[in-house]
Amino acid sequence: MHLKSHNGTHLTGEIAVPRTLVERAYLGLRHDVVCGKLAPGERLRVEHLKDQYQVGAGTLREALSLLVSDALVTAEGQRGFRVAPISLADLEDLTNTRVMLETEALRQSIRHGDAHWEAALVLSYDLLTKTETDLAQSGSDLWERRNKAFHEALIAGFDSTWSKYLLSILYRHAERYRNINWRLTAAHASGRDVHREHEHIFRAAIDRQEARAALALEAHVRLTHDVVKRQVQPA
Amino acid sequence: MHLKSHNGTHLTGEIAVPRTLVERAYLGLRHDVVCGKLAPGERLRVEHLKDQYQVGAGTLREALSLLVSDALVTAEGQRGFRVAPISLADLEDLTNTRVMLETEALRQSIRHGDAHWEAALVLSYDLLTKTETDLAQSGSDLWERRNKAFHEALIAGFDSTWSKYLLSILYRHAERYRNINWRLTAAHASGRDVHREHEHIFRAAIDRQEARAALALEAHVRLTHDVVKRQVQPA
DNA sequence: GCGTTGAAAATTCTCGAGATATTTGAGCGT
DNA sequence: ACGCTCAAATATCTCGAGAATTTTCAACGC
Repeated sequence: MHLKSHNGTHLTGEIAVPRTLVERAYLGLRHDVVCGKLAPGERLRVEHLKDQYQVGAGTLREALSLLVSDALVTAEGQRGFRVAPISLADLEDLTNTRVMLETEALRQSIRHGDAHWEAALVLSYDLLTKTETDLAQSGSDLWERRNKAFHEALIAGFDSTWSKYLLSILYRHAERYRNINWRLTAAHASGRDVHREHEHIFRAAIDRQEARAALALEAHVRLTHDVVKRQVQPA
Repeated sequence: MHLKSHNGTHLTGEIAVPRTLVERAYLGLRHDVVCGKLAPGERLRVEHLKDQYQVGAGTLREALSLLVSDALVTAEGQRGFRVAPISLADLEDLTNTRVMLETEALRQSIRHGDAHWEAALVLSYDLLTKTETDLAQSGSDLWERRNKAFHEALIAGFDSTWSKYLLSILYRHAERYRNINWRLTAAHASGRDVHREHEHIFRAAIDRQEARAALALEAHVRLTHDVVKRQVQPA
């Protein structure tokens, strides 16, 4: 019996370690789209990018195709690929849809989560808290990864592969909106205390208060949209 | 000003008319997976399929990559592509997730739908009804297309591109479960009256009764799962 | 008989070049 | 100055062949 890691990409989209050039290019492109290095609406010329990512044209096209159904890249007929555009309306829609799915997932998770779920949640919360206090290594994307891990740990008690798959897509887009353009003024400059928001969600979840946890999560998710909206359309 | 149709594939996944061989192969493969011609779990050997669909190897790989994020095909490291597996647990999860999203979309649609939405809904309902009575052309997939059109018309009043995009993915999988294997005994052999179910949803929607319409839709969506479950695990 | 080894076969993965389509912009006429 | 035409340039789309990996299976030893 082989003990191979069995990358298991079915309905997760997550690739643990890239085994092919296509996967490496896919991860690289996705990262650059999410972090904003590749700007929304920007054309993705295969002939240019194949040198940047050091792969052949066909390989790069395949990686781009993987990103199309993630809705991070659009493909149009005979006119090549583009980074998916952004808009306030899209962010609003994204936020609403995510709230709908994620709050329900959290309620279910609280209802059915066992001791193991609770322990993992505490762990991910502590790791995130530690990262938030240590502002030293804020340069890396360590906080982003632990924030994602915390959100995943919240709904880990809900046994729904489909919900988690759809949420992983939505979360990635929300991540992109956080990183784009208005990042400078977004987070703490707007008087927002992200850590306190996380703390509220965390406490309510541990206390098994479904409704309160769901409301705290909803407020948390919606705040990103509100901050951006205030940026674009000052009251 | 050009009046080109502008295929607009962003967040819809729908390709009106295939403009490239990749798109044609993608549509062909997707159809064959959904209708069950390509069985769940079956290996998709590029060398074999490129002759079947009359395209080059690279082109076919690209089409398969587009299907991966639709979760209709899985790709594993250095071991090729496979048709996504099926299971009763997956169908149950799929059904629950779809109910959550689609009932909420229907409630919003009823709340905000205007006269144009109502007219389009009536039209799609009449077309579907007509197709259901004319059993002559049941051989084609005309009913499938009109059933899909009816479900889309129901939620067309809800202005959420993301919800519709996610639902289109879920609907396609539900469609596959309907077509696979147990199709012989599924629909009318189980004493199920699909037309009556549609009628209930339709009437409640036109009467603007959100809660009743949502419940009817939930019952409708869940019945496919229940029928299959009874097939697999007879009470 | 059973598990291991190792080479052959099959398949995936990758690349570069040619065919097809779109975009550009210079030239021309009004 | 404006708009149209058309050819050059640019980029996409497609294919077939070669390199790398996995799978198969026959031969061998215990």
